[in-house]
Amino acid sequence: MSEGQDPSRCGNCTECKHDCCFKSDHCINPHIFGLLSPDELHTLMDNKRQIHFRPGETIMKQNTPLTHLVCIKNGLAKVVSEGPKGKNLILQIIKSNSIFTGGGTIVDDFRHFTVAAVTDIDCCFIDTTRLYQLLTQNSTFSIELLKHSNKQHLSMLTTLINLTNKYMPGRVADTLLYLKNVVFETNPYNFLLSKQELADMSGMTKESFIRSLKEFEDSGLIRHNRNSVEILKENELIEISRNG
Amino acid sequence: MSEGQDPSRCGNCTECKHDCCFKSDHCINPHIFGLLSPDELHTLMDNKRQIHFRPGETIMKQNTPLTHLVCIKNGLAKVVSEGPKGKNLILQIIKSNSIFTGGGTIVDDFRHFTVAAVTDIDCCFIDTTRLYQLLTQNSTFSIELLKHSNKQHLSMLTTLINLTNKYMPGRVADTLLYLKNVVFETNPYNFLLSKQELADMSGMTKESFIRSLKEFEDSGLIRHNRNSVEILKENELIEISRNG
DNA sequence: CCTTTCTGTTGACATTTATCAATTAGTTTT
DNA sequence: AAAACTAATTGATAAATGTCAACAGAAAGG
Repeated sequence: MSEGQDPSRCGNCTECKHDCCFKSDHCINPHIFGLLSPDELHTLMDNKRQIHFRPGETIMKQNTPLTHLVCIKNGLAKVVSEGPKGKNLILQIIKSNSIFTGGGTIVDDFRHFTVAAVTDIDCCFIDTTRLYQLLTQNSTFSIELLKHSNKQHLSMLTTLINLTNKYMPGRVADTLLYLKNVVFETNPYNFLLSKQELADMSGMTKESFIRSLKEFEDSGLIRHNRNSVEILKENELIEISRNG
Repeated sequence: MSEGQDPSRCGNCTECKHDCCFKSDHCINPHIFGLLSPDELHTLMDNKRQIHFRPGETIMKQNTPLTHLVCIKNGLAKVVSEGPKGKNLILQIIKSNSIFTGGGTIVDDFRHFTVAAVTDIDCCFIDTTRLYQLLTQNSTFSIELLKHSNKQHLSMLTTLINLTNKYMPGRVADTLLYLKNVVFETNPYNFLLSKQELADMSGMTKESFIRSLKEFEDSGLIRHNRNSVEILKENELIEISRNG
């Protein structure tokens, strides 16, 4: 560690390099990177930069070469599949301490998704060639990355399968429950997302999303205003989600 | 190798055990399992059984515990996501020499998909606890499995994204092109699948699929009868797929 | 060879969802 | 505070897709 540096100010990884990565406010996921030896971690984090993004900014762009993967230190980001004619699908919201690879890690080295900041966000970029090198050295680490990768893919697959199988009310219910239980974990919650983004999470137009939301409100299942939702009857929402 | 055994008859893995797995007609994928040492391969294949399935039979069932993964020696299988009310989605057709894990490998040890035989098929089942053990020993092997797993997931994600983004004609075009270029690799091809299954690949009802197919025929893009399709104007089909 | 059964096909119709246009409400700028 | 923008909402309508019912044709079994 740099001489005499105050650990509590250890926010900027470009200054304190790998040492900071064991601190409690580090930008990396301890489940995965904690498996590396200090030397290995050094290799990976040596030239890492911490970068700040403002809401809406693109962190990684679909169809560009995958040279780095991104670790989210704090804040929320959305994983988007950009379709033709602005038809976007939001597949996942990722939170602090997540890693995201953009899809094609070790497969074709292209990013299959766009990641964009939802809130203010700090992330670090990690060089994939250094990562690949470590994968060959440390099998526990590569198993953990396999696990993480599978988990993330399965979550996106589940989302998409629900979008394909269900009618609008079921999809809106899924989105509302996902935001409450997975993303924000409080009940009246501020969805920091626009109605367009909520619609993109639900695979429909914003007009349709708004209409569905209104019906839920009229039936007393939820209460909402411009930027927050309260789920009043979760069980009934779950039922709607089930029925598709 | 067992003494003096004729390698050309080496079809049944329960007899010749791991030795057969390097032969040309083995049931495993050489890209992945070729990375194992003979000893490691022995560990994995020691108690492996080769099992025959008839068309339509379920090879692994969604929501059951994932104790084994399956290797397909020859024949075709379909990967199905079973939804409520018989709303099934076929996410992928898998061919000879493929491995399929059922989705949850190393994540939650449950199968997230059903795999069923399309043709007569021979497969081997490999114990996952033995696999996990090898993953910790051989990092080249685990990287290759990570790659395979990512590739398979990406392929299914792409399928689902297309189903969500496109209208029926685009989805039918995708299915027809997928069968020609990826699965059968010939031009007039026998789709061994029922119209219901083709519809399940395209995320629609069989009636809608048939209507779409008929329109393509009327426009001269394809020719088809009860059990085969010939693609006449591939470029126009690609165009339809692009336009969604 | 006839019956039965399953798959494929067609048509009429209902439902779901998108599109477009108009309006309102909020936010930012000046 | 007014103007100018952006996001949210509403309504009318059209397009896409599913549902249901009827029927045809092939395959399977007696």
